[in-house]
Amino acid sequence: MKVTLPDGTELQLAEGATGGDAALAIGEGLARAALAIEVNGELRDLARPLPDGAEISIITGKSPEALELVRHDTAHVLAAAVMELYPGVKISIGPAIENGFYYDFDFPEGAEVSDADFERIEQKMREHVKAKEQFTREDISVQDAIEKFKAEGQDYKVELIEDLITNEGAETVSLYTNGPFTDLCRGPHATDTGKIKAFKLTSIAGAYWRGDANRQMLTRIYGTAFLSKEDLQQHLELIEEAKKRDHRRLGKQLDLFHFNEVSPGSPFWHPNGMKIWNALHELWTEQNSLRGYNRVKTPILLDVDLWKISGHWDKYRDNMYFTDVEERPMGIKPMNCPAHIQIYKNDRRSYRDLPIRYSEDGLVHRHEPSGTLHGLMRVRHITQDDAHIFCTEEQIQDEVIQCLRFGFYIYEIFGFEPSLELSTRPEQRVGDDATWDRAEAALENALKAEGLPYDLNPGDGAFYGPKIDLHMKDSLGRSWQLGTVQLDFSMPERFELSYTGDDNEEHRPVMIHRALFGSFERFIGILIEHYGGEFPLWLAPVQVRVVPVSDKHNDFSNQLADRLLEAGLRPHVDERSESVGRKIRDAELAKAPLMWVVGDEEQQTETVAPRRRHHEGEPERVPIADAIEQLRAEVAARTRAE
RNA sequence: GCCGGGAUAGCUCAGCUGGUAGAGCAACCGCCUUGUAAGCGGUAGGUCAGGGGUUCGAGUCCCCUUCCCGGCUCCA
Repeated sequence: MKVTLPDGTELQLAEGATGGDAALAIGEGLARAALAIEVNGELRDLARPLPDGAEISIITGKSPEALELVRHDTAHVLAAAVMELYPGVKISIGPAIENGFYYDFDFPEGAEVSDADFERIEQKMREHVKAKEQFTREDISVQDAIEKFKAEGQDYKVELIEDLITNEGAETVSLYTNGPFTDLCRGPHATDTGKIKAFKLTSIAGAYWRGDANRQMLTRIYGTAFLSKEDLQQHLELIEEAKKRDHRRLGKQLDLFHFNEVSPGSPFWHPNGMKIWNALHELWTEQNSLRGYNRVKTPILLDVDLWKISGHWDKYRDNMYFTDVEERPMGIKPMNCPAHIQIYKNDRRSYRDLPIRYSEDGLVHRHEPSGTLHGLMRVRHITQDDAHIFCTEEQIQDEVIQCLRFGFYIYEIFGFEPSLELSTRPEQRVGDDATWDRAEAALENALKAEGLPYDLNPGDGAFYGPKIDLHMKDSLGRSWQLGTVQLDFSMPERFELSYTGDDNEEHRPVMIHRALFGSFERFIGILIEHYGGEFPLWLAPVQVRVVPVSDKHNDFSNQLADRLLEAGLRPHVDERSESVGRKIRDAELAKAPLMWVVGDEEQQTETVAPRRRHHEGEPERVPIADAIEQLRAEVAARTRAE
């Protein structure tokens, strides 16, 4: 028989030859480096026989698939070690994931496992790696497999196999054995555990079986693995660096905000943080008015009946805050839409008025479960850059496109490259299927018309309509939803909204819910991590640190600061009786974008020598007026880079 | 909300198997008057998250509560 190599050459092999034989036939070095093989585009074990005429490609450590393969191998080694150390443990699943792998265990009663146990687990794992245990595959009938795992008390495996039978009509399943450990597994695996060159257990956490909060809570052990010790080391250092960008850490360090037990999940914004907020708010005001949005302001407390009409009472009352006002039950708004609807309904509307676009920096409160709070990213006190567009069905696509373009305009300012998700009808929803069909199609058409790549998220829409979300990742790779464009045929129905058409008949408008920052809180959180605290001039809390050479230059420095203030800039004068070196250092640590060191020379010549953040050596001197004008221009342009 | 871990001075952290709390930085007070990343000396600062228990004795051991961290579930 023969097979074809990636470069098109053909290779003659004996009947029944395996991937390993093929690798050896090409070269001894390759055979040693080989981890697995791609056969007609499918990743397989080296030990499996090749079909005649197959197109093959040997997978080595250099292949992009290698890491995933070895991480999956390591997950099996972890399970092997845990089964030896904790007799009676039940195993469930253990896949490779981005940056590593995990394995979920159900530990026996009384076995308390924490990261303190990692060392002995890793020790055990190292024994298996050192032993270079072969991964061997065996295909057996589902009946035999069920019997085997039942006998071993591995209930989770039994359930997995039963699901394979019902969902895929499986008749056989594959088992992989390395050393004393056998697992139900699709494969493929590398030849042996010796291919794992570097690994580390990283964390431990609870995880529901099958991701279902109503089912058993398992113990998930996370780890990572690499093909060399250097790669592992580099990865760990990268994580350490990323932690330094954490907005919670920088928020404290730069004195932007703090969190307080007196109101969990609600940031206390400090003056420095508010400078950023204000700069952002200015952008928001400016662009919303340029784009035909009209700003409104609505109450935070609204009659409970309103939330019953909107459907929020039914779906979210456990996550809402309520209070009584003179015995009248009121709800604190978790969304602004029913309030904006009141403004729409306060007058008769004509088709000539549409689209009507209301915007509000609306403060909403949601009782987010305690375990989900996360710095500025997930708060209970949320300031949305909210907007609601009331329009005709014909106007939908154009309005959605305009929202998306507006979003990309904003994100471009920060150099954000968001990923897009289209989320469709959830199980628990309002409105009929025909309406959902139209709504989903409208959003999809808008995305396609704009040529935007997106991921589909079936079932993840809002209860009143489908949505397009803009996501960004934080410094540790966690994805957060920022902007959102949501289509809603339901609220107009529930609140009986109407407009008079050109036919003099009453028609139902459509609503678009839209936020681009998402919330000021989360957006600033992402901003902090994106810039690592080194904000561009237009966002920096302090834009110019004025550093007097000695105390006798304090007056002149304050005069300069006044001129900066008058120009609408944010200066700070360091009046301490410290050395220049010290004041420069502290300005650097405060991540100020600019420093002006001023002494006799500046005072006499009416010049300054603006020193950029991280600048080395002495900077150029320019006339004061020019320096200020240049800063004003840079702020006005919202220049991104230094 | 669930599982696991944590909480010591303003900040970052040390405090062995229980014997009455410590460093660096910051702060404050002096001196120095400084030219592009840390000048020198001194002073003060803590119901060891809160509550209960074990013990002659608890920062340290046990229980409860709150908050935080890492995941999971959720996220209008």
